[in-house]
Amino acid sequence: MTDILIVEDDEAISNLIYVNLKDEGYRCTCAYDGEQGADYIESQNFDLVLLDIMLPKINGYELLEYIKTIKIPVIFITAKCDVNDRIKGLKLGADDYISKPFQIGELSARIEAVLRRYFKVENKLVLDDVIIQTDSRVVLKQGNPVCLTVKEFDLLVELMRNKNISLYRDQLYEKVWKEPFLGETRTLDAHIQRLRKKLQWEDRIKTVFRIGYRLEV
Amino acid sequence: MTDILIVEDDEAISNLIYVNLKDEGYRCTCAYDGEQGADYIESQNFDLVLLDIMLPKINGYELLEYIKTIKIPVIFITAKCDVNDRIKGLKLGADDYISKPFQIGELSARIEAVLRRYFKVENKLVLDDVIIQTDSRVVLKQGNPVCLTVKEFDLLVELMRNKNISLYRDQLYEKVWKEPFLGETRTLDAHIQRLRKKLQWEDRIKTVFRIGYRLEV
DNA sequence: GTATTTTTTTATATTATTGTAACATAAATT
DNA sequence: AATTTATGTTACAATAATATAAAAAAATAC
Repeated sequence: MTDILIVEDDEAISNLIYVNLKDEGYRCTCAYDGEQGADYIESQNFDLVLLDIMLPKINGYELLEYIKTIKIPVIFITAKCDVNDRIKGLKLGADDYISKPFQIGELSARIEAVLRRYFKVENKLVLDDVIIQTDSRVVLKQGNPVCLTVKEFDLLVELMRNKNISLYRDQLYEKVWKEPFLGETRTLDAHIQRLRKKLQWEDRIKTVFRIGYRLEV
Repeated sequence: MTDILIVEDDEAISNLIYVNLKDEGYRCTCAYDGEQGADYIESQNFDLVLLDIMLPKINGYELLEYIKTIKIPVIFITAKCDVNDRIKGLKLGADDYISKPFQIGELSARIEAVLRRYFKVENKLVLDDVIIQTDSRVVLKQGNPVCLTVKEFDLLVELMRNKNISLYRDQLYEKVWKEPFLGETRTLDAHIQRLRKKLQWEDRIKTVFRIGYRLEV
């Protein structure tokens, strides 16, 4: 769940954003001045801050400086159409800006873009002679395509994104199968075996006894 | 993928351009002085250069002269509104100019225009003995015309433009049919079969089970 | 208005994936 | 060493997904 902090003193705008982003599946918190915004940021982890410039108590620029020290992406909301304002914001480290009045659609597009940029999912995964293109779902071993099924592919990506990390059986299963792990079947094992065989990774994919599996580099 | 080099010393502006162009699907590189710009140009192929005039080390005019020798289109970015400056730039071979401050929308419109002028969209698609002329909608196999219907042709072009990429069933359908994919019919399958048959591409056009199709090279 | 071509749909066949059962093996515990 | 618990392995069946052919519908040409 993505947490967004909305720092905006105009209640109408704040509400509008809140309602719309909530509908799109974000969890939102509203702060109505800079001080309150700072308080929230200290007490809770957010994934993104929407920040108005003109704010009571602490203004947007000041708050921005503080936020950037803790590395949360920020989208500036500015009423001013002046290019200088935008530049000032970007100079201070904002990741994007949007000018009032704006379309909600535009805002959510920018939010998505910034989040993608920040927590950017790596598209190309490589480990010795195996290359994975996550977008085109192609797996190459020594340059030759390897034919993986959907489940095998998803499982492989999950392992590759967590090289050298022991993944718990249940968590791994739930991530790939997107359903609760009941743990009385050999489904996960079977898929691990198939992966090992197809990639000849019998000793790359380690079993961590009583825990799960680990892709060892 | 279109590569754009941004040569601009003001980091805020550079970032602003970078972020926006990236969102529009361009791959961007930033250089912060003329020398760095020249280095990049030497080491990598770009499709377009955005070039500020006032630059440290090597100024824009000098760099422009160098760029024009290797025939990359250039759009000048100038802070000065002076007509003489623009004329000087255009005389030296710039393809367009834009004055600061500018709207991002204006910049991207100019970029598109210049690129259109320079590289008209790829008209000829080739894969082993099959040649496609997208403008005349002619398909040749071993030099002999193959008779494709509209839908077949559009589908083929879509596959050819995405060689080696697994295209999702729904996305592929929506791109070619330009309507939402409801997924209860075998329309797409039927067309894939006819394409396979007509081009004898039974094993070129791969089925990616539970995903879609891929034209494998 | 009829003929022809193209496209979509329907019905059925075929195929691929995936989960599971059943048993084997390995590791930990007693 | 025996027992318990966890994972490996294999084959197979259920299911879901795709292929195929032929009919129906829609679009276009005559």
